[in-house]
Order: sequence, then structure tokens, then C-alpha cells
Amino acid sequence: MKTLTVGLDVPVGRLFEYLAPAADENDIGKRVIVPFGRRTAVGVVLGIDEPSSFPREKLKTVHCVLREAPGFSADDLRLLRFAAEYYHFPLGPVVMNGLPTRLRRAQAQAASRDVEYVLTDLGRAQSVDALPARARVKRKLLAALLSQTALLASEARELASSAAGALRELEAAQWVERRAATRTARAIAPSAPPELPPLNDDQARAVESIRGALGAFRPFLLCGVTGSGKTEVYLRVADAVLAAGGQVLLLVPEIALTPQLESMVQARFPAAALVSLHSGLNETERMRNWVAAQQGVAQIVLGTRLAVFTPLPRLGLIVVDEEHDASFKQTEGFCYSARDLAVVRASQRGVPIVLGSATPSLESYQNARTGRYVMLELPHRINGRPPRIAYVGVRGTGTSFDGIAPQLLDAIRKCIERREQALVFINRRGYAPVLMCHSCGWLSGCHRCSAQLVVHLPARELHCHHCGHCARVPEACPTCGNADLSPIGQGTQRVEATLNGHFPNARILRIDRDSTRRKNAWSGMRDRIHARDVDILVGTQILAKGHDFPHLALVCVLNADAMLYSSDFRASERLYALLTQVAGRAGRGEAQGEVLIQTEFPEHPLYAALRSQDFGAYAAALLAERESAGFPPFVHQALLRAEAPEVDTALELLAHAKEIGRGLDDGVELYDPVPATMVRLAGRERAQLLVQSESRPRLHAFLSAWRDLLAAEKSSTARWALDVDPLEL
DNA sequence: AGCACGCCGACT
DNA sequence: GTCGGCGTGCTC
Repeated sequence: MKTLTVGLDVPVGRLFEYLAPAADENDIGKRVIVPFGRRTAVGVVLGIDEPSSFPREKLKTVHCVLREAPGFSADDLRLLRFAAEYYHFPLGPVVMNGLPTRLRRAQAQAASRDVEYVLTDLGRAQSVDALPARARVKRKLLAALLSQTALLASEARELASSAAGALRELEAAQWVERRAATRTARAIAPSAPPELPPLNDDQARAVESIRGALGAFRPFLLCGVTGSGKTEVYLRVADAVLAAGGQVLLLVPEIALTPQLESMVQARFPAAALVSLHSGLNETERMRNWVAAQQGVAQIVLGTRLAVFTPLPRLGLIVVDEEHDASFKQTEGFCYSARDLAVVRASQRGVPIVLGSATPSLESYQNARTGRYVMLELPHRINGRPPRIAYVGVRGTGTSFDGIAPQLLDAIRKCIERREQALVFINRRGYAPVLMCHSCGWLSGCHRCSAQLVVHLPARELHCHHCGHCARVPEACPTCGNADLSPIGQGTQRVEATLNGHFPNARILRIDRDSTRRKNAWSGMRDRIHARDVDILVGTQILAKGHDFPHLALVCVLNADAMLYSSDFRASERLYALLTQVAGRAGRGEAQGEVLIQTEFPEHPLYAALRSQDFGAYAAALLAERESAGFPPFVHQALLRAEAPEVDTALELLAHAKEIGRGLDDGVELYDPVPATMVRLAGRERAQLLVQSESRPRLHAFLSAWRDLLAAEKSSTARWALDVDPLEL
């Protein structure tokens, strides 16, 4: 009798052991169905016959090992183990998190429908084309059916349903394969292969360097100004990987971008099996695409951060587009950085990785400066010149205009007179960020969060953008009863209304999370923009990334200053990146792009730097500041976060944690616990404690020891979690 | 996380 | 007299 070490989706820092009658090394990475307490759970086999201190006679026996069904390879587990260790998060949940939710659950639906279901499935199996595993699956099914009299009924069901499950899962991969085959047939038949856009010298050099590195680990930082053709570089390299039979993993920041990118990549590789993986997919699609990748059927996997763990047996290249983007970092629970794990994965698998951005993170930029990454630069736009950036100073003008300075309105007027499009960028959705009472000074605050409720029209509602709370706009002030309530400040809806007033004949389109929530809404809007059916776009950062609007000549930025006030040390880096991206939307076609930024501080160094659009110089200046101030990337940080009903409880836990941590290692600096920037969130109050060290190994050794001591403490009403390499303090 | 057990308030 | 609140504790 063998014992299996199993990872389960329970937030405990330990694994569980089970007896398994006929297990062997090949079962590692396979899913298992096990009895767990009173219930049945799915887990992943992580080891066999490992030394253990748990009394053997107390071990339970696995219900079954899902041998024929998709699981993890040794390579996949290596990445997952690294991630669990590096982010100090329990291995069980980390491994289970790597599976689509469908595969995390026992096939309860099949089990409950009894063996009848399996028979139906068996009938269906005869009509589908075979994958290699199919014959074995069928044998399993028959064995399960035949043995049901001999086995306990429940065990027979488990076995039968697991085999049925395996079959369904494998069929999913076939679906992707067939779709690709259909496309191949169509692609090869009448139309010629798509004509490739020509490369400029910089692009050609970049492509050549990366292609030259195929087959070995090498990290590249592709530093290319907006419109310089980074995507074309990825595609050219991907082409070489596909031709050699490899798989390509392409990570992008937002789901909003994937459908667009997906059709673009598919158009470029009509015959390739392309799948996407992001949280916008339903469970069926998610499982199907994951299995297709795992089976080696999918050749290109396009996804958001969660896709970094996708099993890819023939991985040949990883690309992380917009690598500076904060959405690659998960900020709750398992706080991993998909970008950083992608680099680890490339190194483990011996493949090149390309991190692309117009404004790389200072971490990556520093790695390129020191030679750890190969720097590739695309300093020129493919067509057209870089946009001209100018500032409109509005200090002291107060409320003498409705949030949009006359110079901006002027420029918009001229722009639409030239029959070109203008974009008004305001990073705040809703009508106004807060409602105020003029008589007593009451402000619409969220009772569950330390944030203001945002006024939303036309429904006349107050929304909390943090916890989702929603209420009617009150008729009178809740404190003093005065009816003189007014919205303060600007949001996209109000800007849209203001512009409608100024340009009654212009076609104005608002693009924010609210207006694009409906499925397919965004693609319809994009079509309208491309068809020049729109004169003025009003939008949030949805518009900032990656879009190509050839008729857009003017970009106006309204509330850039808001981000200058942030106390976070990364605020400048982020604002520079955001403004560069928005500015980059202008002038991608024929016309010279013009960018007007409305600000109270036109002389601010960040704005001065932005005007010259010399990222290298600005990054060098920021890095020098970071180095002298002792900030990342020159030190390594982790946050211990705590949350409780009352912030004091959280602070107490952290103070105690600091006591425990003191004396563990003097090469690690522990700061004082402080309330989080937003103390209240969804009715809970949060605090955090910063830990930092110049030595990453020492920081990690400290965190391991500290985490174990904290876990051994008796429970408090406060919950805690570690965030390694936090992006926000 | 689930899902138990366990010990105190308002109901058929 | 029970139903049910969520505090505490365990799951190989």
C-alpha cells in the first residue's frame, strides 16, 4: 500500500496524506478524489511515499486517482511549488488555483445521476473521434460498470463518474482541435496567406535577437514607444515558435483587451489553434481551453494573469504585454505577480520571455540596465510622429468653467471642424465623485468603506466604487434636512453632459465600465469609432491601453493632478505610464497627434519629463531617487496585512506580529503597523505592517519563520495575509 | 474553506 | 421545551 501526499483547497499550510492501493510515480500531478472530513474533495497528488509523522493507521484511502484525466506535469508543479514558496501561501490552494474551477470539483452532477449517466456517456463515446487516452478511458468505464456490484455503490459511482469526467474533459480538447482544423481548411483554400506588414530596422533587430534565443532561457525587455509596433515583434517571433511545433503563452493585462487581440492574432495565424483564458469566460469555456492547452492541442494561449499557470507541454515562448501593468499582480489572497512568475517559468522551462511596454516598471527597467534582461528598444513610431504634449494651467481659475478649460474646448472645436476625433480622458466614472450639502457640509460617504459615494445619473443613484453599495440620491440632506444638495467634481457622465452643452451637434460617446458593461457593447462602440461615427470620445482608462484609433488627433486629459496627490512612492511612475499611454492614442494615423493636459501644476517635474517623452531619462531619475531613499527595486518588501471588524484589533495583531518578528533576523527591517490607506472596506477595517530587506534571501527566510510562528498563534478575530512584493503600500 | 460541535436567546 | 445564532476547532 502506497501513501500519497495530496494538496487540497483548504487554507491550511499543510498537505494531507492518503493510502492508495496501486499508486506509482506517474500519479504525481494527477487529480484525486478523496474523503475529507465529512465530505468528498478533489486534490492533486504532490508526492508518493514521502516521510511523514502522521500515524499511518489514521490514514484514509483515496476514492480514486483520475489517471486518465488532465492533470499537472512535473514542470507545472515546479512552477506552482515555487509560487507557493515565494509568496508564502499554502501549496494546496496554490495548486488547486491552477485548475479551472470545473476541474476543482468532484463530478457531483455525474455521481448523483448515478450510473445511468455513465451509460449515456459511453454511448456518446462511440461517436466521437479518439484521443490517445480514449481507449483506456472506455476500459475504465466498463470496469467501473462491471464492478459496481462488487464494490460499494458509492465507490463504483466515484470511479464511473471520474472516468466519465475524464472522457468529457478530453473531448473538450478535441473541440478546439476540430475548430482549428476547420479554420486551417478555410485558410489554405482560396485566399492567400495574410500579407505581413513590413518591419522597420528596430523591429527587425528585435525579432532577430529573440528568434536567436529560441530554445533557451533569455529575458528580453522590449521597450517600445506607443505605436512602435511591439505586437508585430511578438507575432513574428511567435510565428517561428509555431513553425517549430512549440506553444506560445501571451499574457495581457485586461480582459477588455483580449477579444480584440484574440481576433487580431487569429487573423494573423488563421490555421493555429488559439485559446484565451481569463475570468470573463464561463466555466465550460475555461475548462475546454485549459484542457486544450494541457493536451498540447492549443498552440497559442492568450490570457490574463491567471493564465500564467496553464500547463503547456511544448512551451516555446512567453510574452508579457504591457508588463508594467498593475493588474498582473493579484492583491487578494494568493498575492502573486504573473509577470514575475512568467519570468521564473521561462527560466524553468528554458524558453525566452519578452516583457513589452512603452513605460516598463522600474523593476524591469533596472534589470535591463544591469544586464539581467536584454534591452530591446523601439524608439520610433511606425507611421507618424510622436504626439505633441502641452499643458493648460488652471491654477486659481477655480470653478469659473465647468471642469473643462476654455483652451481645451477650443482645441476640441477645431479638431471636430477638421473632421478628426477628440478624446477627453477623465479617470473617474459616474457623474460626480461626491454629493454635498451646502448648508451643513455633509458629504455622501459609504457606511461600509472609507470612501465617498459617487453620484450616478440618469438613475439618480449613489454608488460605492469599492464595495458596490448602491442607494437612491436623497431628496434632502440626511443630517440637516436641507434640500440644497449638489454634486461636486467631475466624472465621465458629467463631462459628457458638459460637452453636449458646448457641442450640441457633435456625436459624443462615453466609454467607461458602466457604458461597456453589456456584453459586446464595447466591440460595437469600437466599430462606431472606426467608422468615424463619433466625434468626441469621453472615457476612462479603458481607452488608454493598446487601442488603435486612426482618426483620433486630439487627447485632452482632465484630472491628471488627482494622481499626483497619492502618497504611494510609485505614484509618479504610474502617472507617467498612464499619461504616456493615453497620449499614445493620439496621432496614430495621418494627422499629427496633439495632447492637452489640464493641470494646476504645469511646472511639475513629472509633466516636464512627460513632454520630452524620454522614458529612459525619467526612469533613470526615478531610479536614482529610489536608490537614495532606499525603495524598491533597491530593497525588497513584503506587507503583512490584517483585517478585523475594528481597525484596533487588526493593529493589535500586527503589533504582536512585530514583537514576534523582532529578533528573528536583524537584516530585516520591521516598520510600525499602520491603518491601510483605505481603512474601511466592505465593512471590515484593515491595517498593515511593512517588512523590508536589502537581501531577498534573508527577507524570505524571515518570512518563512515568521509565517510559521504567526500560524501557530491562537486565533484572533483578525485575519492576516502576506503580500510579497506589494505594489501599493 | 466547509462542516461539525457547543452553549445561550425567541418561538411553535 | 426546541430552533438557531455564530464562536471555536478540525480535516490525512
